[in-house]
Amino acid sequence: MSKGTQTRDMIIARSAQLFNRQGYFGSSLSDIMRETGLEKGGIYNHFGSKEQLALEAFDYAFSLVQQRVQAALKDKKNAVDRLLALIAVYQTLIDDPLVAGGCPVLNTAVEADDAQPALRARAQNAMDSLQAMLQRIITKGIALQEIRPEVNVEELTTLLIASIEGAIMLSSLYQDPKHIHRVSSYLTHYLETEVRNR
Amino acid sequence: MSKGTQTRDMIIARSAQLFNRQGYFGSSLSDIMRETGLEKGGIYNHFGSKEQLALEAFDYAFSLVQQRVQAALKDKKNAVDRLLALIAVYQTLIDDPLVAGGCPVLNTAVEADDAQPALRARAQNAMDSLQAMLQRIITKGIALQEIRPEVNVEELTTLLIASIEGAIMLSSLYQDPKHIHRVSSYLTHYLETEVRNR
Amino acid sequence: MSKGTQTRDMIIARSAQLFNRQGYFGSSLSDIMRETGLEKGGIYNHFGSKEQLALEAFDYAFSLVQQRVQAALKDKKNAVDRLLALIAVYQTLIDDPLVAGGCPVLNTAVEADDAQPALRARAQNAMDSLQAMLQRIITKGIALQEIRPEVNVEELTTLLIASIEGAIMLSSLYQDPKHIHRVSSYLTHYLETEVRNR
Amino acid sequence: MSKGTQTRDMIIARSAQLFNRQGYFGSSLSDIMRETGLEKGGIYNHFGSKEQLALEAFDYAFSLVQQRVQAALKDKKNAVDRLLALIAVYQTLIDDPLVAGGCPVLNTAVEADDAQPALRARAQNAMDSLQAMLQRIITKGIALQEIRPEVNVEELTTLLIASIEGAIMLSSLYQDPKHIHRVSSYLTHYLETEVRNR
DNA sequence: ACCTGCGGGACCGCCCGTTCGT
DNA sequence: ACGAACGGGCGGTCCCGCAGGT
Repeated sequence: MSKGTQTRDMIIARSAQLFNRQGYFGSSLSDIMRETGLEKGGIYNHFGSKEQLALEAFDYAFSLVQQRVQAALKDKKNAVDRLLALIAVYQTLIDDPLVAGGCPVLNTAVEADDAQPALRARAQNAMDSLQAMLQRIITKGIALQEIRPEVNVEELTTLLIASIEGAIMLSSLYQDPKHIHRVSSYLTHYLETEVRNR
Repeated sequence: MSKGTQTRDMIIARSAQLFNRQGYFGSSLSDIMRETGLEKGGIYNHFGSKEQLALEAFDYAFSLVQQRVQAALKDKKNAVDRLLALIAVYQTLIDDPLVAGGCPVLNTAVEADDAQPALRARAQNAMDSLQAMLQRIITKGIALQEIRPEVNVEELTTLLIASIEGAIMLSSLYQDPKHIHRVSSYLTHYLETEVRNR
Repeated sequence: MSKGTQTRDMIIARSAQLFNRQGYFGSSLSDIMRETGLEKGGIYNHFGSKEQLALEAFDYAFSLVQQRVQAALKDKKNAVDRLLALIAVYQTLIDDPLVAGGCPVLNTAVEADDAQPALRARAQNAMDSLQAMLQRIITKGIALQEIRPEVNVEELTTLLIASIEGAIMLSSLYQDPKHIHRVSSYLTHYLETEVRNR
Repeated sequence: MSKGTQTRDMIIARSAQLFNRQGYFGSSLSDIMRETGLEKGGIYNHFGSKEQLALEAFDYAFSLVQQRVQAALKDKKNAVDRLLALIAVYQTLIDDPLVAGGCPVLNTAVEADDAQPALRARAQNAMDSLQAMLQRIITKGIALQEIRPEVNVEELTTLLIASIEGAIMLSSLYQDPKHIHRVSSYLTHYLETEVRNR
């Protein structure tokens, strides 16, 4: 791996932390310079604009989450177990953060308004893939009779994502993991008693 | 009401819209000037800084939500009915927005990091009062045997807030109310079947 | 006249000198700040961009030349005398400069390439009005039999402008007025012997 | 010819086009990179600075003009015919450009102010050799009785250069060759009727 | 009492010309 | 000949104070 690529990756990794903590607007190039130890020219050798860097940093942050999810799902076969593992992963985003500042998708979704269409599209894509994964697990679980047939796939998908993301927001706001723990606890109980086919 | 107070209120109302749509960092004084039709001096007559204006604008935006909640709860006596009414109000934040841009508490909670302690404190206070209201309704509902005694007050409170705010985020991200509708539908069913005492 | 307008005019006057000496690209905002004694914010209160300032500065510089021309033509009735007066005025642009750096129209015409369409259009307009003035004088002179009927209006117009502007370029390049004096001398002799109707 | 020398010459040739079209300030190293297909390092291998490249590019551009002049004068013996040939060559700078963007000497003379002494000196040298050539032709023509003895050598030299350069400026400004054609037409007639000894 | 508009100055994102190790 | 890094300068915008006018 070349020196340049190493530097480039370092910039992305450090910036991703910054953007997730302070937001895209809230992070200046000076912040990025300080965090990376590079001068402006050194950064602009690798990225044509701050926005391009932001897009790549978001992709990187989301990919970190995805990797942790993949690892957690690897040895889980049962659909409900897979959902529980996914919930657990999101809980670790607070308890043992990959990227400080909460969930990158949530943060970006809230910050990216109509004036940041590229960033918003990135957040939508990330959310799309998250939703698709959940729907796949649930649908397959129904087919395999691991999940009760009367479960509404889309409603459950949305409930899981919404309640988890909302809980992450609460725990970030109060800097207290109890909110994500409570929601995790509720969802776990719900999945076991109302969703799992026994 | 004096001319000055009128102007001041107008600035707050217009800025609240701006801040909720574009965020605190994303809204410049020039934006506020354009939106209010005033010059910079005119704005700084009423507010010592952009931050002070932001704080008051947040309070205003949250008070609008609170008012709508109060109005919806006014003629509801039963605890579960009150919870359902509250859910319905938050649904209208998307369907019929008081302030464009989603939920001000959510937006502010996500944007306000450690570098914006004042704004963060405002968001926490708002969230505190929301939680307190829910806990009061639920606790009273249990006492009056409108709500089942085994319901965990804090868990239900957090679930309701988290799932609603998360759903608002989803609907804002996709500009599609279906997410808040799905969550609203789930929560309604849940409250009726698992929470309400029959 | 308000304070702001005074400042605005001062910026234009000082910038016009700068642009005429160093060109549009060659003059930075720092140069303008030094020359005007204002900070950037003070300058940008009056002009939305450096380009807008450049356009107004060019108009100002050209208007100074125009005024001197008008003053010189005021008491000249005969067409040839008017042409001679105009030549004399352009000679004074070197001997007693209104704006240091030669002829603003020449400078702008040479600097403004396809990438500066607005500036180029300004230079064309200025040149248009100069050509139109000359053609008017000559045409009227022919009609009044002050100028020989066989004179080719367009050719004489172009010759006068081209040779004067070219001579200004030479005198600027060498910082020596002899070139404009030589051309002035030639043109004077030519107008008296070949153009004036006797 | 070595690879390095080839590259070096290519850089000069491409840069000369660029500088003549956009000026020295108006052409950035990025422009030169794009035009040459080289990276910055590749350019700085051959030239110690942008200014040094500019000087060599100017010399190159002027040498192209000189070559065309030499070729046109080669088979002309009579002094007036030589002057006419020279006028024709400058006309072709517009009609059939060697280097897009007009006359390099004119462009450089106008752009190079006191802050660019080296470039200005180059332009002066070029103009010196042009003047010297004209004076040589005229003086020799007088001696050989091809040109009338009463012709003022310096005045004619300056007139020819000034009017031609001025006309090139006009034709460049309007992107219309008619101005150089008119002046060429005038000068031709003038040389035949007032200068040539019959 | 209220608002305007001017001016300040720090900072923004970005591009410049340059150097140097490979 | 490249490409990484530099560091300062670019044009431009930011938020803010203050004098002045109505």
